[in-house]
Amino acid sequence: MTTPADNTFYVTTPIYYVNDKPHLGHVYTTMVADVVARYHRLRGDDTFFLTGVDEHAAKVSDKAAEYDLSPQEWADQNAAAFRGTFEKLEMTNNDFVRTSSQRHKDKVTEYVSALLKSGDVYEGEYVGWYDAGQEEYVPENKAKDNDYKSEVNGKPLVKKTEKNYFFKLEKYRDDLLAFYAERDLAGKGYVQPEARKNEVVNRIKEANDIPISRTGSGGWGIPVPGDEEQTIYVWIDALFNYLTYVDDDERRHYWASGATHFIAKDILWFHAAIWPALQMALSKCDGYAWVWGEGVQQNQLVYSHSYWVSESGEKMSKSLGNFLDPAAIDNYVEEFGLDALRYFLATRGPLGTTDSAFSPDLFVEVYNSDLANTFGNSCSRVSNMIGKYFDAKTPSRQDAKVQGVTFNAETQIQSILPGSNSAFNACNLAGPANNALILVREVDSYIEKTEPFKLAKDPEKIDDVGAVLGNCIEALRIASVLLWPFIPDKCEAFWSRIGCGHYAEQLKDNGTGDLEAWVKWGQLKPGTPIEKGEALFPRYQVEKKP
RNA sequence: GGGGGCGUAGCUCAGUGGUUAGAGCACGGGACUCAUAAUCCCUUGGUCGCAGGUUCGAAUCCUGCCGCCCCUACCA
Repeated sequence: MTTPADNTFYVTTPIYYVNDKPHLGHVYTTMVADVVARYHRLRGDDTFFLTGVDEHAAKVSDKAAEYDLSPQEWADQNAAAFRGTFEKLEMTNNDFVRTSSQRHKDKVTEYVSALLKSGDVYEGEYVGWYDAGQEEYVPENKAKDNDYKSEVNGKPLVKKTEKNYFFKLEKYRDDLLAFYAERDLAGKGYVQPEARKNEVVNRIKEANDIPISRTGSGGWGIPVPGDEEQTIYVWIDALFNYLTYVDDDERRHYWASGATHFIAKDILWFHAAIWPALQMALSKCDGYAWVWGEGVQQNQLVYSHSYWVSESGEKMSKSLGNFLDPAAIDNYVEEFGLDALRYFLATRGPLGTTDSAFSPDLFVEVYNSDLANTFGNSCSRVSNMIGKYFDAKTPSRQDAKVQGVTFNAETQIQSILPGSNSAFNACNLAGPANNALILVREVDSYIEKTEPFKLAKDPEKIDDVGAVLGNCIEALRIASVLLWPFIPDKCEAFWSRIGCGHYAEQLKDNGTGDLEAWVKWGQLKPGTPIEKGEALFPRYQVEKKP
């Protein structure tokens, strides 16, 4: 597990379909990317985090027509909704993709022109089952399931032939398989988690050329260069967003470092096969060799997470009415705070190959045990004792061993950091968060063993009390640094209370921190004022059910 | 139909060939009072979906079955 050698980090989310309303699925992927982006900024990496919306599809212009709006007006409205949601959730994306932007359209046109010239995109014929009523093609299996009749109006489907532009995916089978093998050999699979890879590899072996243009988009979309009748298929248009928004002199180094693409499992094929093949093809065109450079080949990866499902295990969907919509998400933020939502989603979410149930009970349980009772409470009790016994100033600390008890946290920290680093590189978020909590639990355990609140009653032992509390506040400071990617607002509040406001100052506006220096033992200077303040995470009282 | 994945304590999950399978939460007992009725210590709890096989040894590898899920050319 290597990090980009040049300390540059580029992370993306899919661009979200603009006809949708932002829901838990969108929020989850974006939040995961945000936690990872924040971690990289914290450790000082030059980080670029990209999210946005996909606007080009015939259904977008159809929907716009329903509301008597132009496609652009409709897209503007919904793009604003996504942007607003992400801003409210304090996502730290460095830019926001809109595929209807001139920048994107110009670049995609350039890329496709180059591909046309190279011969990897050619004119061909697409044959498929066409539903005239719906004006769309029906996949073979679906057509068969419905006895080759329209699912909607029951009329027979028509075998229709259409002129389309095709991408020579088949030609790249071997290159893709070789690429996968190389990455496996290097110990950093292109597709993660590992379990997702096999299905892709098998499918690549049988991959055929794919149509990358459509007709009948009603002028909404990016025309195929030199053939205004045809529109570039939205998926191809969309994939290129990862490139179009960093294809300039200031940002190209992000691309070169190899992107980390967070996606949900349903869109794996596009990212795992079509996307790298497009990059390979484009890199053979004049002036585009950098698109498939060494850093890209070594570090670009696709992380495919699973779904949030309802408590009973069903897929969340509008039709089932178990959908966590923007209002429901707002309610959680209102009740528990944004950090609580971030923490829960990041540490209990479906990052692996299994779906996770979104359970309100579990949410409360995790909030109370991890955030209120552990981190929040420990901060309170330590700063309270410092306030009581040391006039709210950091006591000076002499020794790790007080009253015959050795404080383990100091040595633990040295082992936690490398573990957390490799966990983040493997896109494991639960591990690093838990590591920080282990540190906090160690503080609580240490307090029980040394009983500073008892020692404080004997004036002769005040130095020992100082040593104990000095150890505690220092360990909590380090824990808060480790927790910042997950619960940034509360950590920043804590920092301002313990004289570490400069951390927040440095990280503000997507600035970078210095993780390694900040987690070194002994940064808090004796005499620094400590403020107890309100509870960081007030315990949530569960109503007792009869 | 084809391809792939998942199934570990009541709950959420670690654990991919090697000593008596782990953590957090929940439950039970005890301690403490600095703290958000918070904390700490100890205990309880699993035929690792089921059945075979490979191996000195399997939750871990192979086969079959059961359950759930993903993909299989146009809604990211």
